[in-house]
Amino acid sequence: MANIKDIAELAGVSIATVSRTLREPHKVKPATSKKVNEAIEKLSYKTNLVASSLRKQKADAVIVAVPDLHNSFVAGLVQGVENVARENGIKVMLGVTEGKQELLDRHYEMVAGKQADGMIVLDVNTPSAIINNTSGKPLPIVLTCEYEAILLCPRVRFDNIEVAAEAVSYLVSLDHKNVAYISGSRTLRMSRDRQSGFRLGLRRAGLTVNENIIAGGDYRIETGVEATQALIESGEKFTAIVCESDEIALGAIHTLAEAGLQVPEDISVLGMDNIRFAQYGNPPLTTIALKSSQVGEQAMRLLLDYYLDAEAANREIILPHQLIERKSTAQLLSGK
Amino acid sequence: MANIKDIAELAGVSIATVSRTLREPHKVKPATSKKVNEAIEKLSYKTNLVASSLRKQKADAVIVAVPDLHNSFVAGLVQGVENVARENGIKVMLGVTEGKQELLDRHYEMVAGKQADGMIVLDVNTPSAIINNTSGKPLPIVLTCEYEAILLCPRVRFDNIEVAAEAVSYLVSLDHKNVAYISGSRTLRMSRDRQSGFRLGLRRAGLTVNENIIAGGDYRIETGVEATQALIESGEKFTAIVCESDEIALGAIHTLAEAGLQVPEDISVLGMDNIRFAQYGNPPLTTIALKSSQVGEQAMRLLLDYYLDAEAANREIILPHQLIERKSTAQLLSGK
DNA sequence: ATTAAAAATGTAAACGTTAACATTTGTGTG
DNA sequence: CACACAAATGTTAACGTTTACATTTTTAAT
Repeated sequence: MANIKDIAELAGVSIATVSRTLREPHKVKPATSKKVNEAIEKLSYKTNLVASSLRKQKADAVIVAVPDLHNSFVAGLVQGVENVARENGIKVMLGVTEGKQELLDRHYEMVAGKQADGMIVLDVNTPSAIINNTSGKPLPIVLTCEYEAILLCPRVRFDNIEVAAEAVSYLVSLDHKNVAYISGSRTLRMSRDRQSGFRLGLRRAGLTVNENIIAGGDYRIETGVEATQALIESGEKFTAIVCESDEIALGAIHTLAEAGLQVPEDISVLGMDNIRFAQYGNPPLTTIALKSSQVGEQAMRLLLDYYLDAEAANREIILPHQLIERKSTAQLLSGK
Repeated sequence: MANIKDIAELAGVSIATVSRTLREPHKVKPATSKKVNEAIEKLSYKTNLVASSLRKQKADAVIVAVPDLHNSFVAGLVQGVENVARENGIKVMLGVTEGKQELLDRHYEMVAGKQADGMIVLDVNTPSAIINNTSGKPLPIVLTCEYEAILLCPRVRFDNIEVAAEAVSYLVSLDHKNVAYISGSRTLRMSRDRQSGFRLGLRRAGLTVNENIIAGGDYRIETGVEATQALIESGEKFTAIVCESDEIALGAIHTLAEAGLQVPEDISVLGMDNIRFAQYGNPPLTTIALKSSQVGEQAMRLLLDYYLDAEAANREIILPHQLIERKSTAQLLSGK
């Protein structure tokens, strides 16, 4: 593989000139530029980015740490990061954590090891580096969705309390009074906030909370299936279900159908996320749209800000959400 | 940030000993090892991976190039690559191509630039580097799903012809004689092969092909919706639809339901991929399982083989597929 | 033609490792 | 207690860039 020295030799110039031709073309005479480019072409030279990184002390790469890619919310976020990264000539490395602290920390070593300039995290855990950070300066890490207020670092998330409260408020506007809830992973701050929002929404409407119709597990469709099963078996009365994800909601609808319950005639189901499948559900799913790609995009922008001014980037961005009415929710028939 | 020199100084040894303590611990006396590790701990030293890469001429990273991440087949493949990569201490970089040749080639520069040791591709296009490769030696690139027989490079894919032929054969066994087909992107070799398989399956059963009930576009659910609409409007007779992806199938079922057609009573629908949502469809989707994570895993293994013996890795792996019977297909009622 | 300033190019150090090779220290044997 | 040999450690040259600084060439003004 040809290196910069080979090009310099063939073009009859110094390596500095070759480097300049590539990085600061305006500083080199057109005639020289031409010679150099011909040599580059001839030897099909490609800059060794590793050497470049080492010298520049900058990798032009970020790592995005996520528990897995099966979830389309997660995939969307990664895609969002990639979009903005690419626009800015930055490469994206993928770090799968499986929800394990150890793997998350291992991924951070890439930024400690200068292989990446920063990290974007969507995970249950918080990198130890942030927790042990005594420098007083924020690290180049952006936390998404999950957050602890005390943490010194840029973050982007949704207003989870309001998201769930609005879900309830919408169902209440359809006269529902007995609203069940299926949460995602309760270990997540995000999930706890949504539960708070759920209770808040109920109280805002002057309704009491029936703890027996609050179920949950994680965000997968299987959870929707199992939790709904449990809900039905509980014998408690409920006419609507708020689900913390569309996957859960889809699982719920599936199980209700198997139990001979009609959605939305018998039970209204409301999801969150607005995944691509939501609108093609049977029935099409009413949901609160949470664009995960936007989270990724904003997180990446925040990281870009960080390089310009670490302090200025140390802030929280709260993204908008939006209720999308489809066919899985309906006015409660009187008498129910 | 502390470097190896700082550690050497603090521990009172040479930098070589520090490096050895990290890479070849058995070669250093326990007492020395202890001193070094204490120094590392104290200064919270982390190896600069960029410098390490430069010196070793190895990045311990691969890049996986895909059109996007919205598709769960694609996400599964990436996840598969990551699994095997992580087991082997290799990092994964993400390259989104948007189906553009230029972006694909740009991503290849990472391996040309030594920032990645190899590339795994799932895309419409083939990297120019492979096409222009006159070296006679295969490059560290693994092509997945798409393939051209002439190409000199490792590849992993499904037996697409057989996949579609079996889909047809299964429907024929349920007495269907008028089978429609909704393809994905016809620009893909994979899609063309599946179409061939579809025709082959029909001919094997002694049936003729009705070109008027072959539709398609891409692999998204929207295609299923639109193509099914067109199929219905065509007025042609068909009692079953073979879809090139589960997303298409889900879209088809959705549209059939809207048109008042029952699945599977009126029309049988068969998908491909076996995505997570398939079994929770309404009705649960009969499909041919194509595990994309396996494709990713095998592709990564092939790349690992490449480093051991480039020639030996230059082969094609064909992964198994499996028909999964659920509720979206049924015996054709006599008289239809 | 001379000269000052600007433009273009060159020289060489630095980025932080790894590993080949050289040297020192330790161990066991006759 | 030499001696051979093994084990442990040290020295130093890469790896391929970028960039501060030094030097040369060009340009324009007198």
